Amino acid sequence: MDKPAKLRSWKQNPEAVRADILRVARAEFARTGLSRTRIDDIAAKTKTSKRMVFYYFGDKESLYQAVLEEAYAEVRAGEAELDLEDLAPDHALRKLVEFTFDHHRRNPDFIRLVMVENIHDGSHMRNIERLAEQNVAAIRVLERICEAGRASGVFREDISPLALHWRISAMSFFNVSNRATFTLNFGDSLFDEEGQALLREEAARSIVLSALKNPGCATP
Amino acid sequence: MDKPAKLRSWKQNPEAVRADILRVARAEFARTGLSRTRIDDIAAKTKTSKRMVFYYFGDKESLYQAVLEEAYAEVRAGEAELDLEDLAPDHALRKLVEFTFDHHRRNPDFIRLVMVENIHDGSHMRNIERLAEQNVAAIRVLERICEAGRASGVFREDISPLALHWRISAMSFFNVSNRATFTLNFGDSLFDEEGQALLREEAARSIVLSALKNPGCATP
DNA sequence: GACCGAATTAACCCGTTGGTTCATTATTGC
DNA sequence: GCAATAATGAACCAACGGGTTAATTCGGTC
Repeated sequence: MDKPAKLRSWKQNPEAVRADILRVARAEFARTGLSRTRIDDIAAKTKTSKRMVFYYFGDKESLYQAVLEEAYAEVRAGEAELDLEDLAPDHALRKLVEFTFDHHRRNPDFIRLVMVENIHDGSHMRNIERLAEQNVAAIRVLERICEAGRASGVFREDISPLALHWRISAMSFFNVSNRATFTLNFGDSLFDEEGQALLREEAARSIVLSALKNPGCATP
Repeated sequence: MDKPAKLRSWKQNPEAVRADILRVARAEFARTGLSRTRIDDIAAKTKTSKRMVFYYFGDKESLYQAVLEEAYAEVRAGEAELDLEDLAPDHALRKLVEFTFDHHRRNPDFIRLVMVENIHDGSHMRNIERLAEQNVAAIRVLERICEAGRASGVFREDISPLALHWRISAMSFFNVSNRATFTLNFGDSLFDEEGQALLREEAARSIVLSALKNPGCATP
């Protein structure tokens, strides 16, 4: 069994160095994308040197991929903490939308990494292992909600969990990803606390409404 | 008065050269972003030379900005062609969503330029003149629809045209911008013709529903 | 047909930056 | 304590790529 990293040495501490590099690299890649990010800049903000970056991660692309992978796992783990088990389907759906909206806002670096990755046509994400299985879990949650909603006669029969997820993601993601251009085009009134509360509420409301069989009855 | 460019010369033709560079540059910048795009690559795909790119546009960033500006104007002009004047408010809104959804799909290069620009925090867009006034027009359309909808008692009183626009944009934009990562995470079933038709329909339906005062009455 | 400025070409420059070399120090297993 | 190995530091390198220099051609004008 390994000793805890902290006790191994007061000077050499590979895991900590690795984690330190990853932490800095994530911030930098999120800030300036893959090609504009300089390894020298990353190294400078690290407790260690440029030499070590290559020593631990091989090359720039591998470092970027490690960052992407770690960020993905971390964010997905955060999502798993949401508990909707004992809520009525419409309330569960609403809570899921609100949580997703907030969760995206809380993780702008992750959003930016995904933006960068989309510019690259997902070419680095392609190599990440166990991606599909991680994401199936996200859909499972919605499937259960939809199932319960249909069973109780509240939701439409032809509702698609994947399409629902797509819409929830679209609004939550866009809210963070396109803030810059949206603000330049239309002002920043939607991005103060009041504006964000409005968008969050409208997003939740429209998603729940669209899932209901008889939208007039409930009061979402 | 200028002679038509075509007749001026068989060899020298500045306007055409300029337009040629812009055309190629737009495709390249959209494909690989600002920093990964090589001026040499642009030049190679042009009828002219690298030197000419700098001759006409000064430097790389100015070229990128010219591309962004032209693409923006072009896309906004395309939007202006939509005519919703003599439709009932709910039908007008539905048609607007469907049009926006299709319009984004038809202009993936523009979407990618906006993605790139958001990665850059909109720093190049900031210098584009007459941006605000161009975009106010987009909101005006929605404002008129909302106004008519409220007047006829079909729409909610507290509806926000800007928040509505935000949601329409979110779905239309995300559908193109995040296709790569969404596909890797959840498969491509939403991106064939059938899947896209579903998303388009659900987007329109949920937007219209959310605008209605009494969602149960109409059949959106 | 000489002249001018705009348009064009080929060759070059040089700072930036991802990645390396080589030597040195710390740690671990025996 | 002693090899073997892992971790680190300083200086270095080569190519990539944005931008330039300087010399040339073209088209219109008087």
